[in-house]
Amino acid sequence: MHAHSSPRPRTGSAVTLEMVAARAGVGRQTVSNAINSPDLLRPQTLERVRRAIDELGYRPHRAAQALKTRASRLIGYGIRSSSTGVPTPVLDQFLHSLSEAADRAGYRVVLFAVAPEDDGLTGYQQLLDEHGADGFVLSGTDRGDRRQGWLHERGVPYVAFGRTWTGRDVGDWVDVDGAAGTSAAVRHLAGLGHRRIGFLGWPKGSGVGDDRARGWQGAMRELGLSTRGRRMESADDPGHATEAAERLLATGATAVVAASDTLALGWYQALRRAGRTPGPEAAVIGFDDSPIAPLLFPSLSSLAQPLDAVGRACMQLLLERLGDHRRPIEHVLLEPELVLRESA
Amino acid sequence: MHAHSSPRPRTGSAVTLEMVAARAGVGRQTVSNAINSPDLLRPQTLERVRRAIDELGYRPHRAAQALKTRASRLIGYGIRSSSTGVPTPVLDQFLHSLSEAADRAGYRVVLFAVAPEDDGLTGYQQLLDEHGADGFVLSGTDRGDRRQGWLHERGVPYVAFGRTWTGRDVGDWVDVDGAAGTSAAVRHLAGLGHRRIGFLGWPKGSGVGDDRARGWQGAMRELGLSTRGRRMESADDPGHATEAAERLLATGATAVVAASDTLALGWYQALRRAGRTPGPEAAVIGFDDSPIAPLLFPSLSSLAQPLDAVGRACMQLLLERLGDHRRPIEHVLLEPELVLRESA
DNA sequence: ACCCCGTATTGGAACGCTCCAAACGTGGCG
DNA sequence: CGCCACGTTTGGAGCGTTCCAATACGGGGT
Repeated sequence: MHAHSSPRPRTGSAVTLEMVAARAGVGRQTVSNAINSPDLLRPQTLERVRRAIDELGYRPHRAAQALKTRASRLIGYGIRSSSTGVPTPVLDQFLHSLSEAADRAGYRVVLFAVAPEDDGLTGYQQLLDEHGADGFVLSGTDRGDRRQGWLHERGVPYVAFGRTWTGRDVGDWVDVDGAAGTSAAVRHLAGLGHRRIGFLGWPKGSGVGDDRARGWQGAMRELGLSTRGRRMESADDPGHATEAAERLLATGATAVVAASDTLALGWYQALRRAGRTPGPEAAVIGFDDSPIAPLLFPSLSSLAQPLDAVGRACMQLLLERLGDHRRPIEHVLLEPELVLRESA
Repeated sequence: MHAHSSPRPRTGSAVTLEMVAARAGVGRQTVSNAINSPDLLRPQTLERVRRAIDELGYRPHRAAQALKTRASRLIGYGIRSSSTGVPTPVLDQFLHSLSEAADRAGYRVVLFAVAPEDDGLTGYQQLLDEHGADGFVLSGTDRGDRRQGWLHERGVPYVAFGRTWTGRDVGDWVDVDGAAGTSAAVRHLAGLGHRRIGFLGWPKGSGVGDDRARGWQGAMRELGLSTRGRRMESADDPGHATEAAERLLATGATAVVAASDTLALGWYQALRRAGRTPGPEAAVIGFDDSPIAPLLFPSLSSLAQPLDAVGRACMQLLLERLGDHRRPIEHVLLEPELVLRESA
């Protein structure tokens, strides 16, 4: 006998523990236990409570939980202004995988804007005070970044996407192994028969850039190839990159590994000026696999950062630390993937 | 006489209303009023309470507020998986400006992952139930999008970035005026002396694409220029775009407005095959001003979506609706900015 | 001097949840 | 037969805030 009343869970209403308890004919706390410590209940009771929960479409109210337990199940992410020139690393995919991993664990990612001039510490403070954020995910961590130390002092769990390159790391991080990437690129080019493989990088001093240069250099050495005069530096813009690429071309390089897709574009342009075009005779592999890579003529081979995996790993590390504040610091280094297209 | 105790606000601690009240020598509620209805207090009392708040670094605990007032000051944003081919529109800048605007108003943006197959309605439901989200920001709204209707039925405030193109709009939205953009592009090209200005667009049927086509057509008509045979359609990938561009070139077009930067790239490639290069004789203006635009040779003029303004407008509309659920539906249409570079 | 009223301020109660200590069987054991 | 122990279940208390009704305080009118 189907009643007229809708069988599906009532939506949007505020179903409370008490209502579920009444429906299941048990006490308030029993329902709470059914959710948080099911093993405390007699199987029969558990079943009854579970049915009531489903029928009413009950979902615990996080604010009430947070108030009592002092755990908000909120993870903060300070989103920097990208209008300061350099666009933040391909943020959306990272944020998506971060969110997804968080959701699966019953957490949520909360954004807050961080002004570029400000260290953004006040933003972190605010989220901590007002929402009682359980932890933070950082990205775009520089050498001089004060955030790590600040959070560490206060015993706030966090995980960084990116190393600090300061040697002494005070917290967990996940990063992409740039050296492994450029190293793989060199080996691939060598396998194609190239011997004079150059490197187009940023000026020394940036952790990320130096790391990528190191991978190139290491692989060249292992293969017994000379690196002398094969490394050129340039700021990350097409103009400078073109000049640097021309210098590299002048040394007789037949292939190049670039620290970024933008720099790789310099190689394209240098070749064009010389009436040539990227390909088997003048190969190039970029870094980051930005959206432009497949659009170029010829399309650009590039090292893709495994942003999905990075997001998942960040969240996993963070959740583990939330579970145990004094577990040993952990690092995760993920290898970029060499996406082969026409340019190499 | 400076005591040894630090003068700066204690950080990370849990300062409560009660503590502030004790410090200021007033009742609990008076402190609450000092924050929420300052005009109720005697100026002198207000001043005293304010000092206490500053000294202790007090910040209201949102979870407690939410529990009592049923307003979480949380705005949900369902972030879709971008791995489904089409990358979501330049998300990071939008999210940043959204966050910033929200923060300024005392709100925060909460992310949740939306699986591509799923309509993501469960995600919205969850955030509503568990966190009592006050409203939502949607983006990537399609014609068949069920989210608007779903939210509307439940009386949940929301604002969409993007029109539904279904004629009957049930809620607020903010969008970029594609027609105004392409129209401005045409006028600019005409000002440069071009008469045979083509349009490189997507197949008819997509709201966004048709809108951009309409702008081109309208401006052409106003200028007394013929559009016959000047409109070519292509999927949004370089291969197809090149073919379409070649057809356009064959009609004798000297300039083209493209519905996307990817399509504009087709023009580059078509010219290259003909041994030519974009410029005064073969101008092109793209759409979206993607990061590739300044990197191309020659650099690509393009219509930039004012994402900062869009984010701000979204939040403003949403906040206004939060303030008054039954205010009339409002739409905001923002003009893209023509960013001129070498290609036109 | 007294009462009344508006302004300023106050503490109890409640939001929905979990911690805690206590209550409730129920069966084994002395 | 009574008592204790253990496995389950229960309601009170309180997290920090705001709503609400009540109180305290003055100052004017009578």
